[in-house]
Amino acid sequence: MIAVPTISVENYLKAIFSLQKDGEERVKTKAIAESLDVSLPSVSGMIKSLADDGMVEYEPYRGVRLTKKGKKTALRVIRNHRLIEVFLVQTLGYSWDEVHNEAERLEHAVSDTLVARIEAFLGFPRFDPHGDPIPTADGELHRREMMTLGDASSGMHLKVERVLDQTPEVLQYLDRVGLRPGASCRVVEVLAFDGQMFLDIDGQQLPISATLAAKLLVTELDDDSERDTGRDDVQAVDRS
Amino acid sequence: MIAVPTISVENYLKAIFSLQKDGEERVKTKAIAESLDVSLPSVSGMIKSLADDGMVEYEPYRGVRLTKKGKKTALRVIRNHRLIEVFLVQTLGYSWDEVHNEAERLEHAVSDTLVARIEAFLGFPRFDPHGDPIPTADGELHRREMMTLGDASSGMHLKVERVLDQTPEVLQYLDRVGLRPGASCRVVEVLAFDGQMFLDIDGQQLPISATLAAKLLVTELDDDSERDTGRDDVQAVDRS
DNA sequence: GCCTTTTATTAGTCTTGCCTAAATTTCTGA
DNA sequence: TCAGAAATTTAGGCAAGACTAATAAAAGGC
Repeated sequence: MIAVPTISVENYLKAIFSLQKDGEERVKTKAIAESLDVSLPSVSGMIKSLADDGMVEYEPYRGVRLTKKGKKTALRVIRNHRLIEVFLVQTLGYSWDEVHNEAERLEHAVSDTLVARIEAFLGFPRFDPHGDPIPTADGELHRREMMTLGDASSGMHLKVERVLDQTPEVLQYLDRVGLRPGASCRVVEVLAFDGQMFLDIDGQQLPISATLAAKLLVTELDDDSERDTGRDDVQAVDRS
Repeated sequence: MIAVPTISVENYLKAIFSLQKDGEERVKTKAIAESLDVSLPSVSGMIKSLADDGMVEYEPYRGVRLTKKGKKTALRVIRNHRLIEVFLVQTLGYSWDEVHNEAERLEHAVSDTLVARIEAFLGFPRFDPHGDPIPTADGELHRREMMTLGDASSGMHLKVERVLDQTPEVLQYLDRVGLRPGASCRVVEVLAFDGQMFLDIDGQQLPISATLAAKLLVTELDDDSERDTGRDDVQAVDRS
């Protein structure tokens, strides 16, 4: 009897994976509960069963860490999610603010075979519509160090690489003002007391709150030349 | 709180729908149990909860009948299933014996919006790869009267319209001998004592058991002319 | 028409995954 | 250091959907 992970289990593993911070060893129960909008006891209970299945290492009151097996499962689900998002945008004409919920359900229903065929059909994209990297079939996730827009300072010439937010309102706004992965901009000014920023994007002046700036990952461009950063396979959403 | 049907509920409704025979008023508990490979008490229990939800009319010991609401839900799931099958074959290059299990999981995970977009993307197909008709978004299922191959007699010139079997072995065999929806053949001989048939298909002589013949739905062709039966939108699987 | 077989239901249990309330451990700040 | 706050776990329930065993109803054979 090979036990296939349930939808619930897959969602817990996915949440734990994305809640891992670079510096921190373990993920807290509370963070998982908030991320999945379930109660703390629900998380405690699930953690125990994940530990029994060898998906996480768990020391009571100290948080959890994914095992190799748990990480592999989490990455499979994330891979499914991101490839489905690319498919929906690229093939079926979804806009990038519509795909998250759809992918959230489909990611648990697709077979490895189907995802591999979708991946080939799409030409092996490396990033999803939000700029998130797509794990490979054997669980490799290529991550690059990037700063947030909030960390940038006046005068910097930047390229938007990734958006760390899936809410339709935020995505629609970013799309409207042109801050999609692949877009470039320049920091005109940063207000020291509240982090409010002013960008120049395609000649337009644009105010950006510190909150929003924290959700945009960017890289610095050399002077005015647009360096190739290997992001040309990201297809911007065209809804003109 | 709007309650979305669970996967289990959707599968029960789908099973009940497909078990309805033309003549018979109600579907038997036993038939549902066998179809879904669950125990009889499981069916009894689920039937009660379906009746509470207004999905079926139920009189103990007499079987069930779908209500309008139940039928609508069943047709939505069947529509999802069949459009997904066409998509997998047409767009991703699946063969018709591979699609059933994949569609069986996806049918519960797709939104109405997604299915509508897939339908448009495929050019509004009317039949799935097995020749099964695809219900419309508003729950219309266009069904035509057809005979089974087993009911045909010697000399008849026939067109294969639909295959009532989803097992890979059967489908692979039918594909190999060319008995796909859209194919035409002639009945050479029928053995009275066991129903064994001999077909002429593209000049080849082919024996077909009565069991297999019962699974093929056919229409009669006038003489040697291939009449248009509106089935030209069925795309045969090409795996040469 | 009765008796056996088949079909269906009821009764009671199990597992999963959620909940609230209560108890416990850890953290934090004076 | 130690009290209160915050985080976590334990205890105990609930609902869905499956199961087996036992009971009841319907159908078929003589």
